[in-house]
Amino acid sequence: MKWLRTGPSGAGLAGGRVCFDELVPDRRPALDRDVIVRTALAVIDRDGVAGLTMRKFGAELGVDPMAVYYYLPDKGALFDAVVEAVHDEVGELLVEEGATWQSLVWETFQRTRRVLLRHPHTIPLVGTRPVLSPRMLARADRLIAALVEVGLTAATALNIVACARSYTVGYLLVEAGVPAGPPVGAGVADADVMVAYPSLAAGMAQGYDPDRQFGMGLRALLDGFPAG
Amino acid sequence: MKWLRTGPSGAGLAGGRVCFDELVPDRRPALDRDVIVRTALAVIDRDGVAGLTMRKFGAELGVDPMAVYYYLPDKGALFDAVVEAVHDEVGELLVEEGATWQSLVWETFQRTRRVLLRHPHTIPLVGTRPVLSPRMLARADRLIAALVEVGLTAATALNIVACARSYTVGYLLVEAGVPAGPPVGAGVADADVMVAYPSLAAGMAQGYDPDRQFGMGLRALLDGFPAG
DNA sequence: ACCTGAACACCGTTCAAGT
DNA sequence: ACCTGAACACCGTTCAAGT
Repeated sequence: MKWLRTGPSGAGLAGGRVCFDELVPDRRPALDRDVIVRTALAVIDRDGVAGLTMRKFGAELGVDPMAVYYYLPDKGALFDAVVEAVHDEVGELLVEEGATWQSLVWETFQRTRRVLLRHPHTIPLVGTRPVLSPRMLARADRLIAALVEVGLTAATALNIVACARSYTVGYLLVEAGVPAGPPVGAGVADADVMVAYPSLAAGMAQGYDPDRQFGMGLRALLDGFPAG
Repeated sequence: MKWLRTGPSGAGLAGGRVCFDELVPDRRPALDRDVIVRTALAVIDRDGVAGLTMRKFGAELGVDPMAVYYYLPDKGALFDAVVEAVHDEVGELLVEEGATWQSLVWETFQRTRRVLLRHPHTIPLVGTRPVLSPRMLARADRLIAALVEVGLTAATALNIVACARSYTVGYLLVEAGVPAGPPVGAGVADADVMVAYPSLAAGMAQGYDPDRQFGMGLRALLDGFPAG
């Protein structure tokens, strides 16, 4: 399986800029949309989404907090850019000989999950901010095209991808979700759980293997789809 | 199909209270945990999650903003309580003659979706705040028990429920997700979309029916599960 | 073109006080 | 027991100004 990294990393940032102040012609911008976004991702990885405030973020960049607003309209746009950066990291599948639609969808979302688990704090953002940028749409378009190439109709392909994406994001949300606050009744000891919630306890007796469980659900989704 | 409303609504709030000030013995609290939570849900339904600030919320309740803190430790706890209230509204399935594990899981999450679509602004909350309160755990426990009754092992039941829940929440998130801000490249006309993203456009040509698509995915998940 | 700094209109929460 | 009010330590963003 080969993966293609899409997105801008590495591009941009070169080339001589025209500077308005002609007396100091080679002063360069301290900032850059790309470093802003990458730094934001790093901060979120470290401190969580709530840990990224525009003021602290400015300090992190070594710049006045308001400088960021020259490149992005507001905090929401920064979050959207971070989501897009994470999706760029997932990249794109290269179709190989013998690929089936099942193998393509399977690999796509297995990889999506693995990448998102490396950025767990971005998962609520990814689940919550559907970004419809040209790069995102183009990637979706090529995935659909690949699935059509191996035999699906475009409508079915879209259907399956939408469902598999929903499942993956939903699964990641609960997987990465730190149980919010200590709510009513937290701190129940394991032994107590067994008598209070016997069926739940019985179901968890074998332990919980998130990789396996995720795979079973994704497999079931593909096997059950009335497509092939 | 019969549904049981679980949760506290209707209980509480009666009974004579003991008042510390014995000279004015029948003064009653202006507030109540239950009215706080119900009001919060109503405000979120109307104004969205960001529209609920503790200060405006106090005004809505006709009370000093800080009064709420007597009943709940912080805003996060308020959100958790709202999530629980929504789950109470979903209620619980009564097992009928001839039920199969497929029919039970199907009905449970179809109903979950219908209820959450009546409170679309709470969906990010539900997806993002896994509440593990006794009521939630008890409901999960009884669902597992019901599935065991119709033939599943507890482990398989838990597995399937976890996957179906992930799928449902993930699906609702994109369904209710207002595309964040006008990101790069928004405002592309339909005709342009067709040439820029031909496969995507072909897939959407028949139109998009969220009910049908959700049902297909859930059905596939159930049909594909190696359980029966 | 790119960045700064002050200012505006908010936040959630602590804490001492009132009744 | 239940609620108030002032105060603290923050926010995101606008806008005029600097270079």
